[in-house]
Amino acid sequence: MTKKPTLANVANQAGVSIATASQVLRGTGRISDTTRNLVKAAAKKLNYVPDARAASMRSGANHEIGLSIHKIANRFNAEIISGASDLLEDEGYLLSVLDARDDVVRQRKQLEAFIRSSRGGLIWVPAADTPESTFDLLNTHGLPSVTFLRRPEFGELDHVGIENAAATFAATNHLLDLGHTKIAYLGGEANVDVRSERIEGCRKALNARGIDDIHIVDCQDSRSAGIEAMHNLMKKHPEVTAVVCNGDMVAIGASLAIGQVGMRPGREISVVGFDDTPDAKYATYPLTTLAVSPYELGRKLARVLLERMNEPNMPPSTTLVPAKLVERETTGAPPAK
Amino acid sequence: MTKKPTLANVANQAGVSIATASQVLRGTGRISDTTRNLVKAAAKKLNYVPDARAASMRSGANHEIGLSIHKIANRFNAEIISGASDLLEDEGYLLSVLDARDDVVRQRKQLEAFIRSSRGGLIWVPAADTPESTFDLLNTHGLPSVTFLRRPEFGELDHVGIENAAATFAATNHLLDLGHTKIAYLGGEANVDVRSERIEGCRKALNARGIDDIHIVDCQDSRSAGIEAMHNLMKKHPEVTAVVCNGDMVAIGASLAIGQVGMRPGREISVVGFDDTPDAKYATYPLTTLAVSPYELGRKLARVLLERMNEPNMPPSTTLVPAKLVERETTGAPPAK
DNA sequence: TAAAGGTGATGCAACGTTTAACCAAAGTCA
DNA sequence: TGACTTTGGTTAAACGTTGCATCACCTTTA
Repeated sequence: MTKKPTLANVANQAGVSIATASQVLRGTGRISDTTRNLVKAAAKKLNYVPDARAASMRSGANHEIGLSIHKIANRFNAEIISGASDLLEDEGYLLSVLDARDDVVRQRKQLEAFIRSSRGGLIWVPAADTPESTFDLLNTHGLPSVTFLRRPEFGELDHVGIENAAATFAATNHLLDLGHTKIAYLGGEANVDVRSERIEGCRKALNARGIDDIHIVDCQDSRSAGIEAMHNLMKKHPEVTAVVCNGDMVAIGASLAIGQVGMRPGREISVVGFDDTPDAKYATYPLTTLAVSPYELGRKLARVLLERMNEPNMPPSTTLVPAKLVERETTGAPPAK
Repeated sequence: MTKKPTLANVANQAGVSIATASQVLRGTGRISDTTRNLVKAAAKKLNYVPDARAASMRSGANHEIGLSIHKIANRFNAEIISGASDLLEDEGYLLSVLDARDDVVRQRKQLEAFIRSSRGGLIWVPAADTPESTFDLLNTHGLPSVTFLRRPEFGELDHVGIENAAATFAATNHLLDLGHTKIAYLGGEANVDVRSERIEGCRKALNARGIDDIHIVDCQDSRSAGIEAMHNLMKKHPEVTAVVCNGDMVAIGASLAIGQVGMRPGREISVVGFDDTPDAKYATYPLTTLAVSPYELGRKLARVLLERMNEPNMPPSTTLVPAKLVERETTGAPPAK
């Protein structure tokens, strides 16, 4: 529990000026081998670690990147974080993560904290119903930032997302090809555009076959919420034979609910998930789902942010990564009438 | 993309000195109502956010707390983080999270980054085989820190953990009471003392009944690793009728493996997990497991850290929270011989 | 009327870096 | 020899806060 050693201490110990010590440690300027060694030895001896706050204030650069995400306890999101973190680390940055738990005011506080500490850049997924003022905040302070998954409603920010509509379009066609006509969309919250895009994909596929009927059910992204929502759906709309879900957890929950009433997913009722989390494969009923590589998504995110940091005045870009259908056991032909 | 507004700008706008602006915004000193309002208006108008780096350098306090954990994609850990984060937030702190992915050198870098930015405090679970030098680092820089889950091998740090031995002792007794005698321990890595303590608990229970035979199998904390390890175990030691697992994921994997060879967990072979993650309840075979409240664990962690920050010279403390057995369907009497 | 006390605001140094500007000494070259 | 470059290093000014010491002014009181 000593006091933190400072650059002045190192310089003192080595018998040189502070500036010289700084140059040695940063590898800049012209320094003779002898003094270089002197300083390095002193630094090691004192266990010197530079103060990032001071360095970043003076230099104007900050090698810490902030990330605020709506949910941390989720394999998919965790993989995204790993991908982004790995790439950023290679470039000498550090990614620190905040769990917004889909709470607008919590996230607002988090973003303010990032601004206060002048993070080098920001990666975030806007919580549902994020007000315009939050986007303004970011613009006012000129912090390079990239959103992902949920497209920002206001402001001009870089964005990385998933080809949502194309994915659910494919999934719905798969169901139509199998012979389903009564299809429901399960999960997600109103006003989240990821979900709107996905529903749009379903609609487009249905319309192309002359169907314009689709039931939409809100529910949270968890297994238990999925179970409950599916039970309700089966009670109120027994005619539905296939559901497209907003996420794997909901889909797994829905499958379980189907099982609980003595039917089997993929036989009486088909289920499609989204994300292909590791859970999907090992669920009680192995899940047909839309797979995207979260790790690669994370890396892309990091790359977009770094570009933005290098080139603050580029026009905002939008990058979409594809999702592809992987068929497992929860989809099949509907029962013959 | 403007330039970040500074306190000087606010003072200027309000027509007062920098010192006055600072006092108003921090609520210190004696200020007349008129100037107070003037300054506040100016701050709001400019969208002013103070620079935490400068503030923290000058004041010596830092309201950002760092957390480094071996795995983020895990409901149990995520709940711990939520608990700690909530309590710290109430006290005006912010918790930023780093995923160490159980890599000693990655974690070392992360801790150094925390030191560089002089975080107000540190919560971390040491990666397996953390060398003494890492603990030294923390001591040299006098950063208040608390470890959890894995007890530090060196150094004198506060610690919050689980009553591991008592928990597995109870679980093993449960299995013994059901009539099992050939018991294996599945999961975890050597040199992680959480695991050693848990194995010790099993041993103690076995020894008390005159048994000193227990198979120990290493494997990572994931479903797929659990599946593989269990298949191997059944092949090499078909006499085993019960396994105690190092975590729920391994236990769920083990249950699946048992199912895959045509047996049923809780009938031919019993399985006990650890943690009681939400998955445990909804697994294909609802899991008997040892439950601890991760959210409460997180809160306790935060409290311990705050105490340490207030009272840097207290002797290091150790706090243990209990785990209790919840019986579901994966345990039962062994098949009659 | 002079000393004392209260109020509200300000000036200045400091926190630990980085970096541009500068400089002394030594080497190079015509 | 004198001018010019190179080498190796130092000085000092920032970066945006905070908090101590100070001060001008006004009111009270002996």
